[in-house]
Amino acid sequence: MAYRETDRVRERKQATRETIVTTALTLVSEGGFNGLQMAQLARQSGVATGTLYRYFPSKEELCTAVFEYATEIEVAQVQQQLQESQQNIPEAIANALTTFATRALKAPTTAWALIAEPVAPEVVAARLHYRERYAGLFAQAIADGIAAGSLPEQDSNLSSRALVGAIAEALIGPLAQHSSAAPEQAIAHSIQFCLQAITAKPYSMTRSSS
Amino acid sequence: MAYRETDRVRERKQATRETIVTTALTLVSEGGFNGLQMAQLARQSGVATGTLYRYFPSKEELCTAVFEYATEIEVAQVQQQLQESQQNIPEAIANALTTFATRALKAPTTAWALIAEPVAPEVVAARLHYRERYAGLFAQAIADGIAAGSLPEQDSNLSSRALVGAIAEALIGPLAQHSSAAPEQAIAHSIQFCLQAITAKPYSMTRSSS
DNA sequence: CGAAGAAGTGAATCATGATTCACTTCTTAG
DNA sequence: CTAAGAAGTGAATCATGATTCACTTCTTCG
Repeated sequence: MAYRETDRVRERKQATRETIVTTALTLVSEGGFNGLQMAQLARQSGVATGTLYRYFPSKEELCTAVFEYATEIEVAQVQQQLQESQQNIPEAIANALTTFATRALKAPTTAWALIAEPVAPEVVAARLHYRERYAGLFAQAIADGIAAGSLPEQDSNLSSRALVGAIAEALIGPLAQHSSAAPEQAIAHSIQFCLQAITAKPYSMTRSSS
Repeated sequence: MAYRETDRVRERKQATRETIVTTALTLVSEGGFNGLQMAQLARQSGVATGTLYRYFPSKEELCTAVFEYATEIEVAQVQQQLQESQQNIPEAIANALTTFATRALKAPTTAWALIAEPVAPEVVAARLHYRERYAGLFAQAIADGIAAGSLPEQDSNLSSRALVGAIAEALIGPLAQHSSAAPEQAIAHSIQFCLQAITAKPYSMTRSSS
């Protein structure tokens, strides 16, 4: 034999792979996973379409890789915010939500792609994993808050989901469209909304009907 | 001339058009607008593909019609709930949210398609209109509640959006996936979450950081 | 160098699915 | 009943975009 993969080559391939993934993420942030086209991705990545297939067996697997990459970034951001201000749980949650919302606002299509775009089964599986991690992060914070006495008794898992959901979806309207007023204000309001929800005493209905 | 459209024909065409739209909605509820295929739709509607084009100039316009049709149904449901129990605004909102959530739970893909699926520009325009109506409905209810003294002072428009968003998105997780526990419980919790948010006194942070 | 073994290329091929259109089958009114 | 005017049909055509592959260009190492 006369050829054996060397470090230099390994690094170059690694770099190419990263270029492909990050470029793909840029495209996803414009048109979602369904809008991602292999030819365009290849062009913008500076490689030939065939090369994409040297790195990923199919578009589906490429999408999964992009999904996981983007996901790691988002989760890390939120996790970092939650770890700061451990002393004041509500504040920590507020900061994490702000981070989450701000990032979503800046890249609404990306947020949507990660959260709800209908994609191939394989990618959905990755999303499931991602949501679990996310929910877990907030659930832990809420549980800590309850233990520390800074939050009232509640189902931390359900509140956690509602929290993320409230912020995520509540933002879609204000930004995706006419984005007339200041999105900043919308964020602040949504967070206020969430804090009230998790810090308030349960609301009891006078009477209920189905 | 020897042919002039008569009532009988007009009615039949009307019926066919409705069949196409309702059938299309069924398909959308399975795979979203992107999953809608003209050939399949024609087959299930009992007409030829060419016929679809006698009724709609393009798939895009067909989708818009489907969107508006589905939208009317959803808005009407929520509106009805809000009009009952005018006396007790929080309860009315809770009921409306329950309706919204329950329906979304039963048809998650439809809900997603109406709310966030990336679709053609024309359809997006219809969605914008729809969201406005929706938000307006809740905003009015909240404003009424403030006026009646049953809700504290707040920006009814922003709360309205957060409300719908919290329910809509918070539900996606629990149902789209492992749907382990009772989705009923998730709904109840989310609504409780929302009621606390709009009925509670604003939460004030000890100190804030960016 | 030179051969072996990859990695890279991009035009050609395939698959999918929207749209068209020449033709057939009603409907209507005289 | 018949001609005019639609409505309905579905195979053929087009457009789009993923995937393949025969070929070219590195890389490595004896």
